[in-house]
This record gives sequence, structure tokens and C-alpha cells, in this order.
Amino acid sequence: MPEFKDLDPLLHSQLRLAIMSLLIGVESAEFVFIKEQTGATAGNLSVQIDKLSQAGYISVEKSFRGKKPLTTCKITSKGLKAFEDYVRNLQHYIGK
Amino acid sequence: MPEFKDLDPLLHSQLRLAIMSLLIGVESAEFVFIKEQTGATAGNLSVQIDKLSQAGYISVEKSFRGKKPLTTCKITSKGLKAFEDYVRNLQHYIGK
DNA sequence: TAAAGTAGTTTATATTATAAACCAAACGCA
DNA sequence: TGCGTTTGGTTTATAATATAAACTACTTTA
Repeated sequence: MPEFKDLDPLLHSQLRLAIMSLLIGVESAEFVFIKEQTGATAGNLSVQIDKLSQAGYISVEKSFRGKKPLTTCKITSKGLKAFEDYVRNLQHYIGK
Repeated sequence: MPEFKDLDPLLHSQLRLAIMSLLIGVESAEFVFIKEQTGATAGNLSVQIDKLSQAGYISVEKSFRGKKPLTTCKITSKGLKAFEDYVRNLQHYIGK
């Protein structure tokens, strides 16, 4: 019984998935760190962080470190649940 | 070490992934069967089968059953390898 | 004070996915 | 025998996405 459940389109995106994947392992992560880890361009990252934030999957805090802007991201419980659902559904596609 | 390898964009698509997933388990599958299993519209399925075929991930045979056209799909070894790579890379994203 | 760097955001474009419209043949049946 | 319906698709138009390029604002360095 294959049964291909829909994959949350918000998570079925390489970059957004990587962002979520990163955030799952940590308390919070900074924009620049995420940028480095994912290899994304700043522009793309900015857009995708915004989408995840709009969806309530992550929370974003803008502050300053010294004089420079600092964007910090954190996964929300809604985001965590969405990620877990996504992974569960995905298993049906990739066997196992 | 996260290390987010690129996910083959040809496979990182819900419908194409479902098609490949289906084909992995069987010798071959007919258009109508794939359509039923995936819930895709015929048009969308036609397009996506074409893309997978163009990429050499599946082979497509057009024949007739009785008087009706019959499209049969089969995964190729190239497709199998691509799928396996995709799954392996994906694991980095979804933990495990 | 001018050039270069940091940390982003905005916007324009290219790519994708998807549905809607279409086509040809076959079938059902009055 | 014609006329509508179904089957098995393909083609094409549109909507959604991803991405890079251009830009902004401020800071640091020389």
C-alpha cells in the first residue's frame, strides 16, 4: 500500500528543509551561521526564513550584536510537529 | 556535521518521487495504475513521466492493449542509482 | 573621508508544477 | 447509424516557487 500522503510544500524545499533540519538540533541559530551551513545566498535565505516564519514554523528575533544587526531563528513547536509529519510522510516515498 | 548535499531536483518533486517510488517495487507499471496510485491528474502525470524519461530515469513503452493505447513505465539502472543517491542525501536532512 | 565589509531585504527573472483544454479512438445504446 | 460518453493520453496556459541580482543601511578600516 504505497499511500502517498501529501508532503507539506513549505518543507519540501531543499533550503527550507535544511534550515529546519539545522534548527532541530540547536536551541537557536543565527542568520550567518545558517547561511554558512546551508551554503545559501543571503537573499535566498532571507526569503525562505521569512516563509517559515510566516507559517509559524520558526520564530525570528532581530536584535543587535554590538552595532551589527543580528537575526536569530528558533524552531517552534508547530514547526517541529510539521517537520515530524513531513518526515513520516516522506518515509512512504523513500521506503523504510 | 550537517553537510547538506544537493537533492537531485528531478527527484525532489512529490509526484516524480512517487512515480519512482512505485516503479522501484515492480517490474513495470502502466500509466493508469500510476495515475491511480499517485492520485495525479493524467496531464500532470504525462508531463512528469516525460521528464523522468528524458532524464533516462525510466523507460517508457507505448503499445496497445486491444485497441486502446497503453503506456508502460519501468525504472532504469540510472534511475535506480539516482533514487538511491537522493535518498542517501535526504537522510542528512531528516536525521537518521 | 573614501573604500570595503557586514548583515541583511527587495525585486526581478527563470524554473516548476499543475490544471485546464484538447485530441483521437472506442464503446454504449436508442 | 449516429450521438454522447469513456478511455488514455498530450499540449498548452497559468500559477506558484526558487533563486540570484541588485539594493539598503550601517560599520569598520585605511
